[in-house]
Amino acid sequence: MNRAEEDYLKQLYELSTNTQSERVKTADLSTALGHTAQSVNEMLKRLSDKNLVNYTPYHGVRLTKKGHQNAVRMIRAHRLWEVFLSDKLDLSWEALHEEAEKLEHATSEVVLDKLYTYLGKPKTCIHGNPIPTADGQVVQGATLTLAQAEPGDVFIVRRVQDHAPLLTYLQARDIALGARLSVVGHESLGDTLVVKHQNQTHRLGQSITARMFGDIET
Amino acid sequence: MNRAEEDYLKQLYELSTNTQSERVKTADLSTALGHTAQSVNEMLKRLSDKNLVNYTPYHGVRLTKKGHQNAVRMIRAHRLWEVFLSDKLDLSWEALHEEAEKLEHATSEVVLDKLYTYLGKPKTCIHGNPIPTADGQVVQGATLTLAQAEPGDVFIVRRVQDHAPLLTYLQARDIALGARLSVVGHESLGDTLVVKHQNQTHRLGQSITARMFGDIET
DNA sequence: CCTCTTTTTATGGTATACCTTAATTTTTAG
DNA sequence: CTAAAAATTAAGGTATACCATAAAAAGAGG
Ligand SMILES: [Mn+2]
Ligand SMILES: [Mn+2]
Ligand SMILES: [Mn+2]
Ligand SMILES: [Mn+2]
Repeated sequence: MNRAEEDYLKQLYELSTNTQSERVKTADLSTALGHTAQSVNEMLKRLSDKNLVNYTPYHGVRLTKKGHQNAVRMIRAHRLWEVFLSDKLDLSWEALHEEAEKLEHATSEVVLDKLYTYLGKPKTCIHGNPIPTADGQVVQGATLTLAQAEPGDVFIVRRVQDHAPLLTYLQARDIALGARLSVVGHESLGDTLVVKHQNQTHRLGQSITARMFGDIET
Repeated sequence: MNRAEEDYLKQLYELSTNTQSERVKTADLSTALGHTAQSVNEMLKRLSDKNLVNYTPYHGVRLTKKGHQNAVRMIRAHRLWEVFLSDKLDLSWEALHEEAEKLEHATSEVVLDKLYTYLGKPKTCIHGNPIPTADGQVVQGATLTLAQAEPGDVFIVRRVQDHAPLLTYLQARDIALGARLSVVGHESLGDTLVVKHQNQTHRLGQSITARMFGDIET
């Protein structure tokens, strides 16, 4: 396997986890990876030939057992490297993801296991996302999105998607894991959510609120 | 730059350092990388177009300033990762090299600098080879090879080339850095060097003795 | 059932990085 | 000076991984 294939599997896993559906639409993969539908189709056929995905034209793709295992391994590598880069090298929150994106493809099973032990068997990455165990178990993190919060709620940030622009955005506004956001209300016919955090008011769009997960304070 | 190009530059640097000559012969690159002369020629033309090497057909290749800088950066990355893998993850001596071979291509400048500090600014890798500084300075290691030692000499191993089969060979025979080898004599018309180490006699060929560097005990 | 939209396929193209076989050119050594 | 050896170039191929443009097929809604 190479970087392109590994990134496809990882992206497939993430899309099917995020949308909570087994089958992923080619168009969504296309958007997520930034490749044309044509390129995605070509790659899916190759992945299908290698028995990494189950591709039924017009009905979406699904990871096979083998594809799933590989996807989970990549995610494990990615998140472990993020922990290393943050805990040991003190790399900034937004830089982490891009670096891990490269390192994840250059890591053997042995190194991964040793790294896991060395880091103290962490359970989540720096963005709050669960680190799969060596045997592929993944603990489900928070599933409630900020987009689902209602005016009056206090939303506690538990995990955010590894999306570079999102990380930069949050970092700049001091919104980290554990942040308490008071939901003030909606604007722009519901497209925008207005929240307060540390005496600051933020207007957050769907591409932000749908990527942040947490709990409503009770 | 990508992995192929980076490996060419690194190999060029190593060949010109090992042979102590500016210009590297295409045939030697071909052997070192395990590619055909044709492929090497094609790549050298590409590297030349990118101003990374200075290639004069029939007269060898030389790294340009830009090529040299990149080569040294790769070597720095390689050796720092080796230190990390050994010191922090406790990876075995022979496994180090192969893992670092992958990681070196997935490391940004920032990570490299942080890693360097984190590891305590090491001066050499686990095989005794010098780690270039961030500004490209390389301290010259031992240059006397075991092949040059004479019967009666006691040779102290200071550094060995990062050559997977060599590392495996030495590891299996407990010959590590600092080992004291008593040179007993020559065999096979000088092709083989006979040495004693910890009550064991070893018959070492050119591909081993020319890759081990150290001092003669005085 | 039919149209519209989405998805897929068909073609042809690019760049990288390898390969083989066979000239051709240059160097080198006698 | 010349023949042999070494190095390079030529020509054609493979696989990967992307692209664009256009046609065809399938699904979805009314
Ligand atoms: Mn990646
Ligand atoms: Mn993360
Ligand atoms: Mn390498
Ligand atoms: Mn080394």
